Order: sequence, then C-alpha cells, then structure tokens
Amino acid sequence: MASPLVIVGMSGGVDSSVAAWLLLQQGYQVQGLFMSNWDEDEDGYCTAAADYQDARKVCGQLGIVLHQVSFAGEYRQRVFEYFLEEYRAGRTPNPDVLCNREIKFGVCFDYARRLGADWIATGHYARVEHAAQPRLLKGLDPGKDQSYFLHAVPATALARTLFPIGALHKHQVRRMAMELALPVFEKKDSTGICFIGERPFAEFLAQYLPAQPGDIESPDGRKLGRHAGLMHYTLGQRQGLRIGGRADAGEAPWYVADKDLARNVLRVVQGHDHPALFRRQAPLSQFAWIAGAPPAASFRCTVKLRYRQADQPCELRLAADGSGMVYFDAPQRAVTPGQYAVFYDRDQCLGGGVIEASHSSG
RNA sequence: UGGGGCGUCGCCAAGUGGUAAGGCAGCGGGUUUUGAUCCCGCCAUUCGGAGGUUCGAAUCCUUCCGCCCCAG
Repeated sequence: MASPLVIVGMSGGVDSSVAAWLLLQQGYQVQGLFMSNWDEDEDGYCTAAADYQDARKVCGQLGIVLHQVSFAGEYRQRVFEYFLEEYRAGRTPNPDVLCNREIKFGVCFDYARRLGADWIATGHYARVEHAAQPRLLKGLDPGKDQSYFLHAVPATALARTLFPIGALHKHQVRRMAMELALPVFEKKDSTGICFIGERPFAEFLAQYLPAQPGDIESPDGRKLGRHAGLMHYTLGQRQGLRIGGRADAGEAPWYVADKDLARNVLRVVQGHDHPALFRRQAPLSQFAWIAGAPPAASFRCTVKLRYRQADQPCELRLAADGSGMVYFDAPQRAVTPGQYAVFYDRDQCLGGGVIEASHSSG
C-alpha cells in the first residue's frame, strides 16, 4: 500500500527545500506546492518569479513534482484588506499571522487536501505533537522559533501538518542544504511581509492609503515637528521622526508613545525606556486557542508581544464576552494595538489574542 | 548704530593659538517571515563674509553682514 502523500509548501528558500528532502528520507510520497499570492506586476519588487525558479530547481533535484497556485484573490480579501483596515484605524496589524491562518493553513491547506494530500508540510521552525488534540510547540532553535506566527492556525489544519525542520537549528538546516548541494543552500533568509517581501515600507503603504500629515507633540503639548501621516508610525518607533537637537531637551532620541487619531497628533517621548512607553497590562480580544478553548478562565503563563521576544511571565484573565486582560509581571515596552499577544506554557504555544489598546485602564 | 551678547555639520553643542568632540536627525548596512526595537558604518579640509597678526587661528585684531537681549 502506498505511503502517505505530503504536499510541502515550497517557497524557493532553504528551509522548505530541506523540509521536502527530510520528508523523502522519512519515506513519504512528496509533492511540492508553490504559492504566489501577490501580483507583483504593479510594482518593481519582483522576487516571486525568481523564487519559483528556485523551487523548480530544488524539486527537480529532489525528483518531486511542483504544483503552482495563486491565492492572490483570497490573500487580498482575507489578509490585505484587513491589513489596510487596521492601518486606517491607526493600529499596527500583523498580516503574517493571518496569512498563516487564512492562506497557508486555510485555502491552501484545503487545496492540498483536494490534491490528495494526507499531510501538508512547511519549512516553519515549529513542532506539532499529534495526539487526540494537536499541540503546537516552539521550534527548537530559539533564534528561529516561528510558533508566534502560527498561533492562530486552526487545530483541524495542525492535525494534518508536519514541520520537518522544527526540531533543527537553522545552521543545521543550512548545512544539510549545502551537503545536498541544493541550489539555494546559501540563499539569504527572507524577511518582510509574507508573499509581499521586502520593500520600502512607507512607500508601499502610501500606495494604498492617503497620508494625512499632522503635528508631533510632547506629552505636555509642545509641538516638536510634523509627521507624514499616523499610519507611518507605530508605538515605540524611533526612526522617521526627524526630531533632533532641541535646546530644551536632552540628547536622547525620541520614540512614539501614542497616536491621537482624533487630533491627528503623534505623541512622542524622549529616551528608549521612558515610562510612558511601558504598560503593566493590555486588553485583548479575538482569542484563538490551539486546543479550542483556554486552559482556564484565569491562569498564569508566559506571553510574547512580538516575534522573537523573550517569554514574559504574566497572568491572563478572560471574560465571558470573549475579551480578556493580560497582566505582565514586568511592565512591557511598546504594547501595540493590532499586534498579537501569544501565550505559552513553556514550549507549548497555547494561542493568542489581539491587543486592543495601549492604555492601561481596566 | 546707547549698552550687552551671539553667529562651529539639517538641529543641539564642545573646542578660547597648535591643526574641528559628542548627541539628535539623516543616509547605508546587519539582525528579522509583521510593523518596530536593537547593532554596525557613513556624515564639517572646515568654523557668517573679507582682510590682518602668527611658524601655525574656529580660537587674537580690524571691518562688514546677520541674529538676540536690555534700554529706548
């Protein structure tokens, strides 16, 4: 009887290439699937074509077929529209969390299943423990763990997902790629928004949203400068403020502390660790739990407020209406609305919620 | 035009005879599957202009220009 079929999401990078090879070693039937979910013709940053060629070369070398599919329409509707909507609301969205939930482990997962896949696999640095209820675990390379981005993936998808490189460190993966002489073995790690890639961010946003310049103020109301539109700034941000050398202030750089949408004012404070940049708690909503439900209505755990942040001890209290409040043991810097708070019990990712506000009321 | 003060990189600012600190901003790179943060590098042959003194001046002198303050 035939071995199970795994369809691997191939990005043309090192990680998914090695993931495919590992699955072959493990005796699976393997096929590749390349997604190009962004129409790049509209701008000058065109890397998808090159990535596709890389994926083809790798699949050729591994002797596996490569499917190609575009979910550009779905991406636009289910990820990018939300992305723009959040920016319009003065928040800072995290499109890649949604991309995983809606595209890679959503429509693409369904697509792979229709192609006959028993499993879907990706080159993420994370692990799934398959039991009655799947458990999502951190990748073993602490510098690359990507469970943060996967916390909202539905359990139904995780139940049929493999992360072949989740127990490896990046340097091991790259070494394997080198020893296998995969054509992409020294390809640089990709960054930037998934499927959209690296590009000047402000310029990119400005293509989709009108900028409304306004004043930059200190907490006491002094006008310190002008901003290019609130969407171009996020909490805790330093770059781009163009404030420097004031005789009435010290030498420390300035950081975004708050956005006043009503007045279209950006509020800034001086010093990386200014108290106004810290919060002891944060209101959350739109929870997603890997197990389908939270462990309890109130419990202690750790939380990451952004990718690659060290785990922060906290207590989460959930309300009946679906909202919640996370209380940090140590005040957290730049708690940013629109970003995700992702909860962990040691190595296990429990799920997460969206940060709703930066004020500490409640 | 009576008195006083000041003009050094986009901004703040050291330097007062020995051959231009530093910070902020900006730019470039690194880290990074969000946005940020963070790290590294670059950033005044020149000190408001013109003369002069001196081996040598941003630093002294003269003068011009421009600001500011107090008096009017």
